[in-house]
Amino acid sequence: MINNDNVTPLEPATRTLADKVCQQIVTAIVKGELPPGYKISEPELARMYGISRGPLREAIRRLEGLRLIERKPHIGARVVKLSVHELIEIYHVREALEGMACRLAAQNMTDSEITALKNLLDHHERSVEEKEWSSYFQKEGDLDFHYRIVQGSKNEKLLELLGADLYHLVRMYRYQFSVSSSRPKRALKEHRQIIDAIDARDPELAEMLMRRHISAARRNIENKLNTVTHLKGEKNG
Amino acid sequence: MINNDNVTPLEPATRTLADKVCQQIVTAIVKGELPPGYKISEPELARMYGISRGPLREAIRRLEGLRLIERKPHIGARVVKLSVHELIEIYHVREALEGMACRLAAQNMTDSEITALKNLLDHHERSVEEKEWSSYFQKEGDLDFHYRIVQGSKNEKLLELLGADLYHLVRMYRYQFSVSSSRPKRALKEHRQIIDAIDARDPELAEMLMRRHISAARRNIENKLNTVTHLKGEKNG
DNA sequence: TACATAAAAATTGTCGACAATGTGAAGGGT
DNA sequence: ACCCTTCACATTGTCGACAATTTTTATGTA
Repeated sequence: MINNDNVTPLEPATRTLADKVCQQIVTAIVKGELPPGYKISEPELARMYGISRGPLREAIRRLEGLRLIERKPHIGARVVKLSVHELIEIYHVREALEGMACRLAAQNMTDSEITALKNLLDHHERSVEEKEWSSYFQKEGDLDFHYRIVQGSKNEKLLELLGADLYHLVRMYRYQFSVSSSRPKRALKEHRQIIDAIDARDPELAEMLMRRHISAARRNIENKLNTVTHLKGEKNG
Repeated sequence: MINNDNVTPLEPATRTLADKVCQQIVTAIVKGELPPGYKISEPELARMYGISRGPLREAIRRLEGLRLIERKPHIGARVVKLSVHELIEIYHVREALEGMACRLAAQNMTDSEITALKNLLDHHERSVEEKEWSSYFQKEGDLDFHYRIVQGSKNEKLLELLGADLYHLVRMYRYQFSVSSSRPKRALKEHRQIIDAIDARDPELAEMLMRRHISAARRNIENKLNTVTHLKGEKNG
């Protein structure tokens, strides 16, 4: 089906303990099992995953690089705390990077990749009608589309930055806040426009549409935020 | 009363061995003391820096996140090998990220920051005439300008991605290939245009000028590359 | 000589123990 | 009661040793 987990190409068997535990912790953090702000106790985590502190500390250093945890020397590591302000920042970064990815995809994506992506959108459209929507699309399906375009850019650095560094955080936000695109039909329509521009090999248009698509999502969040803060008064976290 | 300005630089005393060695290795890699492709021997490096393998391995995991080394389980870590193709990719990423940074800087940079940046350009201009040029400007001064604009964007994520992940690689390329902007006066003029657009609080123009500035540098490299490969014939590494 | 196999050496991965630092509670002084 | 000092505890940081895996070397055969 759509389950392409080519994100991590290394087989579990050949991987090291630190690598495996690292990925497990990533998943745990993204799904909220390790809640934001949670103090990471090395003895506790080591016991929990059945390893010693050595590999665990290596994993922590890797997680620090992924910006999923923050570490202070001699004090400890905590799961990053989510703020809407940070989410807005990430959307600005995504607008820039995915805009460029879309431009490059219009130049470098193969015809078969474009066809496959169109089929994916057809599948999404059917999912809407069959009400599988909210559980799947909002959490993973949307990122599926974006991820494939980044792949289509054929730019490894873009793929690394977006795939490894940013999408984990985006997924984390969605799981925790249930961010809910809240404009699913509109989003799907915009996705179609984007793939059409790529199909037409029009880099400028493709980039512009992707940037509008992402900045619209950002403004959507900003508006919600403004409404909330207006009602509640300013709340500082 | 306690006015500790622990803004960026953590005191060496309070930092951990892995952190210190990590930064040392970053410098060593950037300056080419650890050459590209160099096989990182844990016992050797540990002896060299006078630490045991534990902290060193943590540092290696961090370096892996910075994409300055590549690691294969049970085989070892090597300093990343530089390819012009990768450099081109990085320039595409920089065009996207720094374009956005410039747009945001036009909105968020303070007047005093703008004044300071203008003074920096004046200093650069004098450096040209005094021939301090090639040693300083090409290596660090140019990045100084770009870094300040990213700071002016007031977007922490942009600062992290560019400052921590990409600029190390860019500096690495400059040290190794002596990339030499090869169009210093032109670059300085473009820098002035950019800061003027920021001063005029014109986000669209600021972004466009920054993107043109970076894509011009990229095309400059691409042309050199094409010339070389034409002369030498295609060489695969 | 060339090649496959197997032992040996070196390197990476993992673990438990010890040292250094931070945290919190108990106790004494004002 | 409040605050400061001191001491014990818990956590993080570091180290050396052992296990697992890879690379090199040595050896025998076609």
